[in-house]
Amino acid sequence: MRALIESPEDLGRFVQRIRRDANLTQRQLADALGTSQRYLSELEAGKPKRIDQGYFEVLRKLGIVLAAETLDDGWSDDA
Amino acid sequence: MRALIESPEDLGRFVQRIRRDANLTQRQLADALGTSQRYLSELEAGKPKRIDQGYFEVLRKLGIVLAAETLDDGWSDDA
DNA sequence: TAGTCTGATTACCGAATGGTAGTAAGGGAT
DNA sequence: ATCCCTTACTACCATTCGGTAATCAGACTA
Repeated sequence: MRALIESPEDLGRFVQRIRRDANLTQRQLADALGTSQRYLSELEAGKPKRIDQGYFEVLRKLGIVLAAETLDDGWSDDA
Repeated sequence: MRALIESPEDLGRFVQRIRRDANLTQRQLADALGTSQRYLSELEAGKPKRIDQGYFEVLRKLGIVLAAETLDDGWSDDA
């Protein structure tokens, strides 16, 4: 599964889909990840989160990997 | 250009590389993006940032796109 | 040497996040 | 209707982020 992430909402929807596919409740997943049900609720809703080590822990444990790619139309200088 | 992002540091290095390839200083880029030089310094250093709309604005203006992918070895239950 | 530029870091402070704990809304089943 | 599960939401409060502005260390040049 793959999806472009262009907003907090995009990532939230992605996480929610993974969780539901795994048949887990927010509380179950929160406990397993060592976070809170509120955190997952807000994350899935697209509320701004801190991108720290724990954030990537959540993604990693869900089997989600983030990849950054250049569109080659941004600040390509080489004037 | 593409790189897996597994930590704040990974993303910081990626952004820094884009900026340097564009021959821009932190201050120049910060002004262009409407943020602060301190913000870029910390972002590139891998300090935890808020992942909000402005965060994706920075990435977008840099021509960076984030993609989420499943590794199919996380919580895939579908017993 | 002094001057300049870049990036990292600091203090101050307003704003936002995140934890716990509790609660309310909504749905499903008996 | 009542119970139960799930999720969204709240209050309280400690922690942390982000802006401005200033400063410091390092590199490089004349």
